[in-house]
Amino acid sequence: MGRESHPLERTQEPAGWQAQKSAATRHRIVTAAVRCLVDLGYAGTTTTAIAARAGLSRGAMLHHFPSKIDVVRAAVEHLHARRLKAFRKSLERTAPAGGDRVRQALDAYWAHVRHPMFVAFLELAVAARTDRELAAILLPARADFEREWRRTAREVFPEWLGHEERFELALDLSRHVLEGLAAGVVTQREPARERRLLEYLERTLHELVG
Amino acid sequence: MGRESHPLERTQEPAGWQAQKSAATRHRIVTAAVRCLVDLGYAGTTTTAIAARAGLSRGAMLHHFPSKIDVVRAAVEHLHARRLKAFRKSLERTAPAGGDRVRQALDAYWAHVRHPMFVAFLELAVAARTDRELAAILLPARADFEREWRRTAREVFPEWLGHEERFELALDLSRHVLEGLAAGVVTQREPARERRLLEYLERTLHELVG
DNA sequence: ACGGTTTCCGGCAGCTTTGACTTTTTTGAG
DNA sequence: CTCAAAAAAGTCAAAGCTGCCGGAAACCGT
Repeated sequence: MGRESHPLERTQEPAGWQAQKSAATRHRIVTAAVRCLVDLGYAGTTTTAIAARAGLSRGAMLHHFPSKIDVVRAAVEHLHARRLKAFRKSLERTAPAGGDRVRQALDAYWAHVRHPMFVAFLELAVAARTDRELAAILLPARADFEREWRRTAREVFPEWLGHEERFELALDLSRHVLEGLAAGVVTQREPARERRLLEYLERTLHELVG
Repeated sequence: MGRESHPLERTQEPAGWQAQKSAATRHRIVTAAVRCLVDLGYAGTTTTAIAARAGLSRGAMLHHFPSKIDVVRAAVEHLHARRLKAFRKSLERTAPAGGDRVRQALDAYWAHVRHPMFVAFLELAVAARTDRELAAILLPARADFEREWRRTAREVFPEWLGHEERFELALDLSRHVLEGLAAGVVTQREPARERRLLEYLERTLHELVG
């Protein structure tokens, strides 16, 4: 490849091409796994399907991740990291505007739970109920997300610091309504009713503030 | 067979012991399938596992249900029929007392979503997202349940007939909060927070009534 | 340019599940 | 009692998934 003739240009690269390529491949595999969860469900997320979506042979994949559970573990961590980052970003983007922060936070989480990543998380959460190994991986990641989520919420709404109980209540209420709505476990997409419920939730939260 | 020689006398009886036994066996298989859903998840609900829980050989089971999907179909119908019946019964039992009907209805549905049957339903609902055949079976059953559920709610709260919009809102809010809480997709069993949210929901519903 | 390492590929054995088959036991009518 | 049908059980091949191995190709330091 003739890489050695340009010794200075690698200052940015993380320890040479090989390691970089390896990291890129691992990333391809992990994102492919998440896509599998969304498209095929946890049961349909086989090593074959993941490798195919990653554009790799199965053998190559098992070189980077010796076992299927290793891929799942990496996917869970990647998923939660991205989930948290995406939520934070969308929240920080709207918060400093100084407008209706309740509405903005609500919209941010509403957008979040409608993202494919949340679908992937749902698949994992349901599968983990009857899969101890997966549960052992998912529970810590979930606890982290929960903690960080609350911390972020407290940062955005510092004025609720004195009303701990009402704040918790507002958080729980919002999460269950939004996530239940997004999960679509109940209703099958009736925009009118969705809107009505979301608007009501917003009003209720405003009342809880006052 | 030979049943055609007595066309009139078998109106009540299930056509002799054989047919009765057959029906009992089918029932054993169906309930075993539901138990499998709860214990092993949809992916783990194999014909082998069902047959084992039903105390039958796999061959015998495939005599009653030629294919796995037939068992699933029967299980879905059985599950929704029982789900609806159980909810109606618990609701009717408390309604005529004349006490706090909101509280009673809330308790009834809260008990309902904590029943193993709801877990089985969750497994089916999630699996149906990526399984067209299952979705084709589950969607009609779900629509039926939804319709009947609302009809029953209207019967119990006739005074809300004039406030259609607020009534729908109250129903949607209750369902998402209770089902979200029961699904445990979010929080992992914190009784204190659960109680707080439930009590708040009750107060909110009372406000919606007035 | 060369040897060792890393990455990638194809194939293999073992296991599970499914659906179809054949055989045995039970049941009910003549 | 005999016999045909239903119920139950056991057997089988095909398909899919997992994990592992040997070998090919690309890469890096020397």
